[in-house]
Amino acid sequence: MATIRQVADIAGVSVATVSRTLQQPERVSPKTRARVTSAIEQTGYKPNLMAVKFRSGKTHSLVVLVPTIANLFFARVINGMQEAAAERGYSLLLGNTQGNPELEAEYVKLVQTSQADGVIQLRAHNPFASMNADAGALLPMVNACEVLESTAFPTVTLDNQRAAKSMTEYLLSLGHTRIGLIKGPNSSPLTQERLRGYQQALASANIPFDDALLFDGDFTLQSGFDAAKKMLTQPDRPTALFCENDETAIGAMQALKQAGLRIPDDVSVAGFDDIAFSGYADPPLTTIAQPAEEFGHTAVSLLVDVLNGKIKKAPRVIMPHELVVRDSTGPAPTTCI
Amino acid sequence: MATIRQVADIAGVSVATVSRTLQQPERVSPKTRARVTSAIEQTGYKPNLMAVKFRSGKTHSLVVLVPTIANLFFARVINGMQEAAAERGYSLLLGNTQGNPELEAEYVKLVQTSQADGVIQLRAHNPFASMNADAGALLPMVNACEVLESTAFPTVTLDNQRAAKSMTEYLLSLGHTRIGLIKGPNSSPLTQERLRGYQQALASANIPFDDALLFDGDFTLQSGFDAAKKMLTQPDRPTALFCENDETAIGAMQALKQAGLRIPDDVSVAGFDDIAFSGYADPPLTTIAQPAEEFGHTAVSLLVDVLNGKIKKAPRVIMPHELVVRDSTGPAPTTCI
DNA sequence: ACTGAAAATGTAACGGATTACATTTTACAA
DNA sequence: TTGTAAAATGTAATCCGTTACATTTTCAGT
Repeated sequence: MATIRQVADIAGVSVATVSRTLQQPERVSPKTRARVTSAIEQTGYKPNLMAVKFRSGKTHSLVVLVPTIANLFFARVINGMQEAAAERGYSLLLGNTQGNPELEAEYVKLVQTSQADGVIQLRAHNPFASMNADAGALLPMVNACEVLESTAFPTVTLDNQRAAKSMTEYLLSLGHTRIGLIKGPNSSPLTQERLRGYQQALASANIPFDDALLFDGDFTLQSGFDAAKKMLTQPDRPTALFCENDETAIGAMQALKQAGLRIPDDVSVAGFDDIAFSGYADPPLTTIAQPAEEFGHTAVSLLVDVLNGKIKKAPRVIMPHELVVRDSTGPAPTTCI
Repeated sequence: MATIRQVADIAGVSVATVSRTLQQPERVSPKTRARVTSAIEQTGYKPNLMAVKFRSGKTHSLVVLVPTIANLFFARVINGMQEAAAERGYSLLLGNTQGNPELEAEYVKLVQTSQADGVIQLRAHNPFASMNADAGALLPMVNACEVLESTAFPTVTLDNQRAAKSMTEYLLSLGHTRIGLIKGPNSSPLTQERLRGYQQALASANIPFDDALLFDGDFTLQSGFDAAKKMLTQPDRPTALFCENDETAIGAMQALKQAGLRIPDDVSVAGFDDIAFSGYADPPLTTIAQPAEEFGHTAVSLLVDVLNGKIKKAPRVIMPHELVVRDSTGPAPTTCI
């Protein structure tokens, strides 16, 4: 690969002139500029951006910490980040953490070792275990999607509590009074927020909270399937099932259908996220739509602002959500089965 | 951030000693080593890896060109790459190309500008348009999943033709003679290979090929839905539908069910990829399973070998596939509807 | 205590691009 | 033609860690 020096030699100028031809062409006379340009073409010279980055101290790379990209909601968010990053001249370094704090720390180290400018966290598994207390405070990081109450970082999130509340209210409005909830992993703040929304809605409707209606899940299809199976073995089975994400809901529907139940006639099922598959589920899934790509855009935009020192206080951006009613929810059956 | 020189000053040694303490501790006396280590801790010194990479000329980053990560098969492949890359000390730079050759070229440029060591392409959209002819031949690149016959790059792929053939044979063995095929994008070599396998199986069974049975798709849920709708308007409708990926199949099933058809009683549907959702579709989808994570592992492993000069000839690794029979396929109906 | 080899440590060049500052060239006015 | 400011170009320092080579220290053997 040609270097700036070779180009300079061929053009018969100094390296400074070559650099200026590229950076501020108006500062170079047209004649020289032509010679340099020709030399650049001749050699196929491309500036070694490692050198540029090294010298400038800016890598223009952002680390994205994500538990797994085999999750369609995250995939959409990352697509959004990708777009926004590309627009701003940044690349994305993908850090699949599998929820493993050690791997997380490994990726955070990329920033500490000047290999990346900042970090975006998609799931706040345990953000503080992953970094030295001292470095933590200064780390250029934003939290997206899942947010610990305590973080001092800019965040972009949903009002998960309100969203879960409105879904629960919707189910209540259909006449359901026993509403099962399939949770996400308990370690996730998001799970707690959605649970709180669910409880709030029940409380407002004066329906006592029954924790026999709570089922553990981990946002996977399988866990939804398992949770629904478990639910079916219980006496006084719920007439509606609110799942904290769509994968879980789709897994649950499968288990319910296998058991011979009709959706929504016998049981209503609702999800959260509105992934593409939800519209093609059988029946199409009622869910909460989130602007996933926008999450990505906003997160990148916030982080870049932090990097450019445009942000003093850590803002908290709340993205809008929308209740998408499809066919998986319906009026509560008049007689309990 | 502390530099090696600051550490050296604090420890009262030269920068070389600090470097050696980190790289080859046995070459430094225990006493000095202790002083240096303490200075490192004191300052929280971490080597600036941009400097290291710049000097070594190795970035230990790999670019992954992927049309979209919102595709579960790709997501699994990328997860696999991630693992393999991490094991070998590499990071992944995600390049979402949206099938856009310009964006593709943009990412390939990362290698040409020494920001990445190599490229893995997941969809051979048009690999040669994206790079200068001269640079192309030397580019450290591997092709995964989709492969142009002509490439001179190491590849890891499936025998798509054989896989499609065996799926078609399986459908034939169920008594289907009119088998529809929902294709992927025509630009994709993979589409052609699978089509060829389909044709081959028909030919072996002495069934004339009818291109009214071919439907265009683009690997999305929506395109499967649309293709199936279109199919339904045709006279002499097929009794089986082979879709070139699972998303398409799931979309198609939705359209068929909406039209009142029962699967597999009225129409059999088969997919390709075996994404997680396929097992939870209604009915669970018959498909071809691919070792997605292994694709990722192998691709990274090949690329790293190329980078280390361990590979002379471009190998072509064929991964195994498996016919997964579930409930979406069954015997051909005796009377056509 | 002295020699010599081995061990420990230091010095400085290097990688490629940028840029402050220095120098040369150009162009125009007097 | 000369002087001068502006424009063009060049020189060399800089970013930070690595490492070949140079120098100093240590220590066993005598």
